[in-house]
Amino acid sequence: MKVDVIVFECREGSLLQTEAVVTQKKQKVKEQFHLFLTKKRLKATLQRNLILDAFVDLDRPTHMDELYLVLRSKHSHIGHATVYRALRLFAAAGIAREFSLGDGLTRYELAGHGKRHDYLVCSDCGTVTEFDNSSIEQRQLAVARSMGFTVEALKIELRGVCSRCLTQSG
Amino acid sequence: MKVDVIVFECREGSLLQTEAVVTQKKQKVKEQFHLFLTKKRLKATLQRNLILDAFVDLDRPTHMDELYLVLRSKHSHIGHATVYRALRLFAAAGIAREFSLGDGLTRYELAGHGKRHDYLVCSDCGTVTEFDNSSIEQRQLAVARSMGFTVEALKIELRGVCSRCLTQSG
DNA sequence: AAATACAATGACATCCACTTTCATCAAAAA
DNA sequence: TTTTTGATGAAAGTGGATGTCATTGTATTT
Ligand SMILES: [Mn+2]
Ligand SMILES: [Mn+2]
Ligand SMILES: [Zn+2]
Ligand SMILES: [Zn+2]
Repeated sequence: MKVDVIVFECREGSLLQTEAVVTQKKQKVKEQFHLFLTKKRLKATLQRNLILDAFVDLDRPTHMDELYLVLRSKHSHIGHATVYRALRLFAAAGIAREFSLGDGLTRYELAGHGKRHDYLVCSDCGTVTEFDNSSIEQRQLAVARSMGFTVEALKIELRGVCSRCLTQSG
Repeated sequence: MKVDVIVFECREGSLLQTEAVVTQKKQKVKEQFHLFLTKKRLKATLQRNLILDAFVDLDRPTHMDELYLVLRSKHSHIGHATVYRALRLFAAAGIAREFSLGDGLTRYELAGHGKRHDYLVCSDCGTVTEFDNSSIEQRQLAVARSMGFTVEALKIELRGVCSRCLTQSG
């Protein structure tokens, strides 16, 4: 059987992004957040700005503890409850998306790339990388439809060893 | 671009299984478990047998609390710690596979169907249905390879509304 | 600028799924 | 049957996440 397929559309995150693009994206996200704060009569605090900076600067899926460590190392006294609350707030503001992998941690990533979320999770170093391949989605939807299932969100989670860990151990 | 693909291979779990097949599978699993117990010098207790029966009878991905409720309604007097321990033991014995969906619960399913695990999760009733489509795997592996990632396990998680919930609400 | 209103912070307590502890029980061995 | 040793279950503990509340900080009003 032969069918039309779309050539893989992979993106490798920050590797393909220029300094200028990153700075611009960061500025846009911060504007969106402050617009949200104003609209909801919430307050722009030092902590929220620091946490948002750390989150956007990292530029990959992360979780509370990772941000907490970054923040404590560079700046000073931020409570962990504040980081938890800030991340939930980012999700409420629509600038972050909350998701989960098998471990007990609640993860967040910058939002705004649709209902399809495809992750490569390194079982060695734990790093989460996103990829994007729209041709797989068609198959997923077809299978679901054949079972009478109406799909709202699609997630792929591939576990293995990332290129960095492969070269280090081999 | 044209490529070879394999026609969808969907299975709908127990719907396609006869009474005899189910009974035979159950017997095989119980034998495998008792072989494991003997080999490891562990003990075959009433509780472990009851929990294994409930697990195999249910014949779909489940978690501790669901089994606990079934067991308490029919037999009573089983501790929840015992159910947790039994499920971990089933996984150690190779008759169950432990996995996780976004909620905080640790889930288990009968093992022995490879490293690819594809789930339909109903956001309405919470029911988890498995499907199996090998053609998607090729794409996943190709994407991973293009990013220098060595895949060990593949998981697809589609959230939406199952056919039962669709007909009930529509 | 100062006062006022009220959201945010952070130390601490609580929640929840899950695990561990330990006195007691029971399955397998002797 | 007696002994050995793993299993059970009630209760305590664990860890990530959230709630509480006195205090602090932000933004608005005067
Ligand atoms: Mn995503
Ligand atoms: Mn599976
Ligand atoms: Zn790695
Ligand atoms: Zn449903």
